[in-house]
Amino acid sequence: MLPGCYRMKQKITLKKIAKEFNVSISTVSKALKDSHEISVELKEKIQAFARYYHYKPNSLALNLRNQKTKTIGVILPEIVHHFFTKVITGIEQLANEKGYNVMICLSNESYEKEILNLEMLANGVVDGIILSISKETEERDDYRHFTDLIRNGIPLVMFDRVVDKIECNKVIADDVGGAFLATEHLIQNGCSNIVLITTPDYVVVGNERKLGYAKALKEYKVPVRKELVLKVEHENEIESALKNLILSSNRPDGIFAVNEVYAAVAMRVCRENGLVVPDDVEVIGFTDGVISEFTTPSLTTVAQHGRHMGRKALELLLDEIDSKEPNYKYKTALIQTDLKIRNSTKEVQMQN
Amino acid sequence: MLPGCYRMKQKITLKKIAKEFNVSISTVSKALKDSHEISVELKEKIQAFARYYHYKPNSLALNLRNQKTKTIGVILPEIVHHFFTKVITGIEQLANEKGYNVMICLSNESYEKEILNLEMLANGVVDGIILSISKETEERDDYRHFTDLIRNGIPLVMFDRVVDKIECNKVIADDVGGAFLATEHLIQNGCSNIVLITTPDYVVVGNERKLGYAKALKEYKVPVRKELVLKVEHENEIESALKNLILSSNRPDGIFAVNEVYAAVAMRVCRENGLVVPDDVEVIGFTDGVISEFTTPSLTTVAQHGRHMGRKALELLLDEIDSKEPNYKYKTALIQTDLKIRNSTKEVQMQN
DNA sequence: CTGTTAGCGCCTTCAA
DNA sequence: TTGAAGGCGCTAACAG
Repeated sequence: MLPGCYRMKQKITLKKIAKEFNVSISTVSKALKDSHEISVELKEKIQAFARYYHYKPNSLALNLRNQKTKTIGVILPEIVHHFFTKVITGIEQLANEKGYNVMICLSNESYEKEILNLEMLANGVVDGIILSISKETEERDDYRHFTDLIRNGIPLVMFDRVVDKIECNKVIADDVGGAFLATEHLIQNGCSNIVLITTPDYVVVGNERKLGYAKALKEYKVPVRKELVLKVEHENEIESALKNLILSSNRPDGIFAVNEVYAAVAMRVCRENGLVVPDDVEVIGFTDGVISEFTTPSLTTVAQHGRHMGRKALELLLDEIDSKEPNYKYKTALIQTDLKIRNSTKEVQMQN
Repeated sequence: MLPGCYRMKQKITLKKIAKEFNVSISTVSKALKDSHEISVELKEKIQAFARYYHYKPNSLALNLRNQKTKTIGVILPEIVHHFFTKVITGIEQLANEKGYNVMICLSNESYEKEILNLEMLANGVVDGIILSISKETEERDDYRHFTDLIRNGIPLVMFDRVVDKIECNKVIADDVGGAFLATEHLIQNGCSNIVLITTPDYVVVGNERKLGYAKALKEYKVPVRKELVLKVEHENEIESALKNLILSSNRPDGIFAVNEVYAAVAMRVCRENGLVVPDDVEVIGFTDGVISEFTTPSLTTVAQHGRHMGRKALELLLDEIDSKEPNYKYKTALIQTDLKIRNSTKEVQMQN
């Protein structure tokens, strides 16, 4: 036998089966597909043999022949992030139901790496791509790699962080609506000095959430105070900024943060400065995260439904892949957000 | 031109280039590899042309020809878990440096799905596999799918949750050592009634951590009290069990939990029953998670260094893939764990 | 009913 | 210096 045979079972191919039965390769191929062109007798023998040796068509050969891989690529800015893992879970779930594999790449928020990932995947490796753009790309505002991809005929779905000017399927959370809900809740609980802790301007989702905040203030005729809007790049900038506000004459009685960590840090800063949450100041975060449940008090948040977003993204992608339409119409799915009330706001509805 | 051309750029192949220059495909192939067999003149023309049209060899064809894909598969029990995302980050990082792609599959802790994933990946899709086995597989204690895989010559590296009897490369955290450190720390801080909150027996890492706990007690001659060992399947079982202990005559003054959530819940239960952490009772968790930083007080934990584990796992895998050795020797890498002291234990060394 | 041929895209002898 | 042939594994159209 072949060398190394005791260490490794050779994979069985059509060719080998053909040799075994002294028939042609195509006969075997047909037999295994239970073609009516082949005699029942021969089919049964071949099928039994194949089953016995666990014959499986070689994926690589099929990929080449069919020019598709039944694999979809997912490019994420990072993965150590509860929201993204939820999205992946959603994608994976549906992919599984549909017989697709999932290939995950991380851009690490880098423009360069995003391009590299894209090029790698575009080279026949996947049938379509789902992605959330990196911060650096948002900042550079340069999206040629996406238009190139689309021009090459590779289906692309953007989620969460999307680009308006790119024409493709999109899935976004209702950021404006969620932020509105949160701010509204604070207002209805009696807050009138509501701090917004958000990201720098180039981060689109941060801006959307700011819009919702502003909309709620306006709708409820709460005076807008510019100094209450804190734009921070990193959570360690929150402490000093927030402390100033707390020590000011007109101290905040509500805080809405555009993500979970900002909110958790804000709560800590409040506590360290003698404020009790939610009695003196109420706090709401925006997230799909896990921290919120374990802070003290547990944090009221706007839930994003990441898993749902993932499923929807893949649904749109498969829709496009399967579509033979000459002029396919792109869609943008808006995923509802809603308030998950915990103990950092006064209207306590659940214990823990 | 071809139909649909304005919608999609045709991909350029060796064949097309060959036609363009009226030479053979193999000439083009060689020219692009800068072979000395081809005239400088022709090479330059072909190379310029290829560059202009962004020629990239088709991955699918290369995969088939080389019988390898430069892709490695990762099978995880779940992904909504900080530790696993850290591991992925580590794998992805090194993969990137080495020019490999990463394909991620989730077993969702299911034996069946683990097998499905394995079969899918084994079919030529990846050059090797990194995996952490599902709980269900641990429970069933059935590992034939792994031995089959190995017999088929597909390199496999197990990490974190590994199986002793399977011969392959492994990466494990020093669970015993970490648990020892944690327990030792509690003892040195003066605790003598130390609760262990752990998982059911079939979970290997839980057992390992229990071993470390027992070892520390023994070494420091702290009397072992069986009733202090709480085995829970789910965190919601912690409340009643722990409450009983707290209300008993000999109440706990230390808690070591084998994961982050158990520890966070334990702290909450303590607080709700009038105990102050760390004054009345000190708590340590085991994890690589993110919750610990945001609990009140922040949680002292045993850090697992997931990213390091991921890197190491891939390192071993590539080592095996590249190895031509007739009798390759499997290794087991032990990744150090260490104590990250926060505020749930008395010996406060950092603020926050 | 079975086999031959061609092709997916690339690479690697070997021959001219 | 160039090209032809064969093969990776599979499928499908077309012959016999």
